[in-house]
Amino acid sequence: MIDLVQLRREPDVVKAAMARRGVSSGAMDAVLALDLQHRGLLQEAERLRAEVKFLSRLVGEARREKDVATAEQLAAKSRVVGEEERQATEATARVETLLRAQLLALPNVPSPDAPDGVDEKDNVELRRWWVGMDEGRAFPTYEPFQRVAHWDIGLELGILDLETGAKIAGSMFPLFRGDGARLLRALGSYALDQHCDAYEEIRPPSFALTETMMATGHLPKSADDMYAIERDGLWAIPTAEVPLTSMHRGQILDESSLPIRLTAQTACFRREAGAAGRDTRGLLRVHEFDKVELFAYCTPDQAEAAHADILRRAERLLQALGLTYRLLDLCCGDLGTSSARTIDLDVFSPGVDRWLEVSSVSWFRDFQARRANVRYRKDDGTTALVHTVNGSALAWARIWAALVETYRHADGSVHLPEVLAPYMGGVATILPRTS
RNA sequence: GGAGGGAUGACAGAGCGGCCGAAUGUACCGGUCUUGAAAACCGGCGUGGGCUUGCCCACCGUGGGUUCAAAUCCCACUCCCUCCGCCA
Repeated sequence: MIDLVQLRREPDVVKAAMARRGVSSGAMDAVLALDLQHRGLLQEAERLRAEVKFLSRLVGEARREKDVATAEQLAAKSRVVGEEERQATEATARVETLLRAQLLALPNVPSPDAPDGVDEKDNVELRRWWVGMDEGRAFPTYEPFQRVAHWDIGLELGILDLETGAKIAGSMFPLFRGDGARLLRALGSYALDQHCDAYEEIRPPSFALTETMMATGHLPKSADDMYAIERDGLWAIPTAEVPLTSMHRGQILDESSLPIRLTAQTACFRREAGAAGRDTRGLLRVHEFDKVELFAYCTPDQAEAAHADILRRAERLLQALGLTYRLLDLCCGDLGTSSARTIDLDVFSPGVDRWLEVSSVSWFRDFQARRANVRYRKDDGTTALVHTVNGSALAWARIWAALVETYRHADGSVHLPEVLAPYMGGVATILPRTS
């Protein structure tokens, strides 16, 4: 949620910034008009309520002095004022509901650093990395045997069974098996072990209440993108960001406890409504995938460093896995609802010959904290909203795809990166199944 | 799923229609005393909102209701504890 007080104070500044992400000033004018109306009604309602309280006190005093006539007279008057008060309060609540709904629908104000642009075509590539780049080696040329799509490799090696996944839960629910399943487990364990030096490991619930989804900004906007369990009022989480943001919801944190850094691996569920058809083969886009998330609650001063640390850790993992990747600075038009600034990491997957998004490292400023009401107490005793930052490190389904394609050899086997060896129980190469 | 008990400030815990944003204790902050500390004593000590910055309003698990007036009475729900049932 954006800062209403700021919008009130400097509407032109906020409108200009929001225009960069394609939000018309009309939406904000509507909010400002409702705000003005709301405050007018609120004053009236509070004035009436104060009067009721005052009269009620007098009723009590009259009763105590056994002055029944005066008490009755005052009570009657209070009844009349009370009726006015009830109507004024109802009117105030109606406007407040409208105001809040419009405010919740507004996306975050983009950071001045975020590049201009209207969609993904305008994202700015910051840099690329590949094995040997530092020694001056050119961008890799991939061999013909690496130009095989992961769904074919998966079938050939018996490590990815999309057909059976579809039989169980429908298409885009992958089923990994054998060393393929183990590889997935290895990736998650390796990453968590890398992060737990500075980030507390969390295993949160996979489902969340509506208010939890509101806190991150996934609701009300993205209801169609998520799985809902209506009977129980629950939503399947699309990312660990959801539960982690609500861990300290409604709390006032000690400044000395910040930054609070958390990491969690969870299943992530996405309906991907409207995405059927293109770009959905194999593991390119799936309804359920595992992902390790890095998250931090911090002061505004700490946010930049916290954001940079998450980005650094995601990059370090990609480098350790020896995968080619690029960094994209998302333009204002392509920014997620809640984000002020986002850097995407795309891994290059040679078999499908395309860049796959495997991480999104975002800085939300106080947008989520305002929704989730997470504050911290400063030295001078005052409170302020925290900043939240998070990023994936990493989303494993697509990493899995890029890995088996990148590390496929001429004989069809897949040689795994060294760092995974301790997690693969000695399996360094995945061979075609003979049995 | 069934029966019973509970939810009040950082914590413990009183209040059970009006003078209650809330006693008391602990913790915390400031002061007096002291060479210093402890003890003792004194003072302070929740969050948010509105505007005429001094006042007003809201919040005692959540939502509704009764009443001139609700932390207090009534209803529903949520969560926690105990017991039974079921179950990894």
